[in-house]
Amino acid sequence: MTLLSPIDGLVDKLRDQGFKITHPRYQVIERVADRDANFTAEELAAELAPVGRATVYRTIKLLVDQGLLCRVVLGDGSICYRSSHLAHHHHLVCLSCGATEDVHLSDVEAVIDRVRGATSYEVVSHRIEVYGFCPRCKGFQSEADITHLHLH
Amino acid sequence: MTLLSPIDGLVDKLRDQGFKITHPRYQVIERVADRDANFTAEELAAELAPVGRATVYRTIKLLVDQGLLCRVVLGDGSICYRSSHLAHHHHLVCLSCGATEDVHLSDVEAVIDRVRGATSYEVVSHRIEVYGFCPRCKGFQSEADITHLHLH
DNA sequence: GCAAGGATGAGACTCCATCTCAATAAGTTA
DNA sequence: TAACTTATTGAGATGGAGTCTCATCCTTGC
Repeated sequence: MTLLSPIDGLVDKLRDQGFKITHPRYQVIERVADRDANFTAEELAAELAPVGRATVYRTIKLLVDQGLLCRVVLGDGSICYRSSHLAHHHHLVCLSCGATEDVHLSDVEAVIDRVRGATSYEVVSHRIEVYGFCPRCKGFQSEADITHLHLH
Repeated sequence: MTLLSPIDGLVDKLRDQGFKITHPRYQVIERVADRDANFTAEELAAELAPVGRATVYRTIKLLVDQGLLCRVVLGDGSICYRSSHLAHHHHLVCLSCGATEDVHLSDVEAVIDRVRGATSYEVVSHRIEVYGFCPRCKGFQSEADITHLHLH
């Protein structure tokens, strides 16, 4: 609060874009900026209880649009968020507990470029989620959990 | 109906696994098997009107579990389905009209293998969606559409 | 055929997210 | 500092997607 925190950067960036920094908005940013685990919109709304749900959802969307948060698609298709470190990266997602980690797939760009050359689509982006079991969940998964994973 | 259609293979496969081939179930399979475009669960339920919504959803899940359909995550996070050709592949998704195409990213496996070696996770699967604009939508997208694409 | 048990379907329900709109507060200007 | 403009808020309604319940029905194996 006294010295420059990473939050200040975000706040300034938003203000520069003409967004007002209201109390509720600030609270959301504060909660989200320093967080290393992922979280759902609903969790965040519950934590910030006095702040309206609609506002939490709106602010999350704002932060995603600004690239300060990124959406993660879990194995079951549900959505959660992670604070983004802005560099392009992808996610490693635990199928059991839902934990996430960032992963840098350095060679992927080359692969995507090859798609760009081979298709009539104008390729602008991509999303990659790598699924597995985190160190703590490894060894606990049942066969059944794995059999219906056709994440083509 | 008379000669062996691709549907028969699917039906047999399901029957072998102990699933009953009921009329509603057969209708869903029929509608889904020969389709080359993607579709949402709700669309399918509407088309097969007399078949109950719950049954359509249940059957879709069954077919996904069996690897006969695959889920596609569109740019906005919504879900649709495509008939799977069983070989592992990924999707090219139009951000404008939502059209999809299969794409085979042959080198991706090597990249994922590198993740496998570098992480403490037990990697079992991955999902890749490549986003862009299809030939028909190319040139129509506004800048605004592209600016909030942070699909890390 | 018949019996057994999986499958169906109408409708209620849950969950997530967005919308509405009157009230509020941030930032700006004087 | 006060007034003003306009974006933002929040309670609650609404929408959409998917699941659940449970009595009834139908496939399948015998």
